[in-house]
Amino acid sequence: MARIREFDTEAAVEAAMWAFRRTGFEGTSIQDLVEATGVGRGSLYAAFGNKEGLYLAAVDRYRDKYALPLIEELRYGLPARELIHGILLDVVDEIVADGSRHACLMVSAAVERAPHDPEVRVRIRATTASLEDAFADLIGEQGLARGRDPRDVARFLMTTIHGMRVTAAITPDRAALTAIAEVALGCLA
Amino acid sequence: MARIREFDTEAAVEAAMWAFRRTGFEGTSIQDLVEATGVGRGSLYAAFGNKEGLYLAAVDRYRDKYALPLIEELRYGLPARELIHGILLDVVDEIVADGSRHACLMVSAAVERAPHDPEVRVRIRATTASLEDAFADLIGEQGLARGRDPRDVARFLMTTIHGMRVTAAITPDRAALTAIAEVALGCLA
DNA sequence: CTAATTCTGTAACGAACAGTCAAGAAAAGG
DNA sequence: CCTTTTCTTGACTGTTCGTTACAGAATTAG
Repeated sequence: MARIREFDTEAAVEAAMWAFRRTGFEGTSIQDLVEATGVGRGSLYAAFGNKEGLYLAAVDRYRDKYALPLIEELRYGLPARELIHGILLDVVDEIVADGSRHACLMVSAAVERAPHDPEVRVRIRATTASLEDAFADLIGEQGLARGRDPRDVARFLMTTIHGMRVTAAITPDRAALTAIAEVALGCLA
Repeated sequence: MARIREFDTEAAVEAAMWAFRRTGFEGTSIQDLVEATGVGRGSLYAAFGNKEGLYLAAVDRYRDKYALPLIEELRYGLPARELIHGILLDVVDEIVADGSRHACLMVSAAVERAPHDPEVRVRIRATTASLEDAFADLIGEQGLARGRDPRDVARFLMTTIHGMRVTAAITPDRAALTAIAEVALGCLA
């Protein structure tokens, strides 16, 4: 019935995601996004409404790509302590492999945008809550909470992961991050 | 010999500090800073050179006002476990009392500016390292490390504090933050 | 008082900002 | 073929950005 869209929406959001992660919401201009995605200004506005719309799409994509698989992994992995250990080390790997000092988009969005944008806030909150649920279920089922509320331990783990992202923005050192993960794991039974 | 400066430099930096904490580096315009400090554009540039100069002054002030006293407290407080417990709860108090969802300037600077500005990086790194030193000394002296390297435990504590700031940006809930602090404290002997 | 110096306030700079719009190009229905 | 619909392109909007320049006010030295 009409002309088909030339650019790949997914690919554009992916590119925008990296741009926002690198320079934040305020620090990324529409021109930057045009260059990063290879999509014209007009098309960008037609597809996403405005800068915030594209940002929200990027945050959603980050959730789908990184958080949801993690939740799945937590749901079916049974040796819980080893699983959580592996997840923390994976975070370290990801940070070190990436090389750039930029925090993940979740942390960046939480710090920069969540206080100002309710849409961002509700998304970050939902993703964090889902991850906490997954951690809490696993910890509760296998009695790793040492008498504490599994939800509190789950929150603690999420805080540790967030904190490691911040620490990595300052010094992305593998040994230090690994040691931090090991100490945190000591809080589990 | 010449006209004396009319505005209070300290007060101006203090005001700029709050502005930067609220809206970040990129999100705070010179006009915002003029309004926040009550100092004219020209005077601001004469005193601090440019936007980055004022930002660095704000980061320095944050360090002097919040990090240095903490380091002093760690140096002379002997019941280490209770001291650290109190410090973590103080962080919670500060976050909750503040009410605003904004992360502290250290975390904000680490996430937003440290990857792009070497001057910011070196400052945040130095402050974090000093705090780690203070924690590590205390933990080492009093054998709270449970056989681990006291430095690793200190790094872990810093990461926990950073993480709590991020968590607070999403949900500044006293009960949740307190519980997180308690779990983290479980890593000490 | 005058001269020298340094601050303050404001106007102005070019560049970059987010967002709009109209005209052309491409696809599908008839 | 032509019409209709939608996407793309690029120029353009007015505004705001960080920074500079300059005139005038305030202070001190001589």
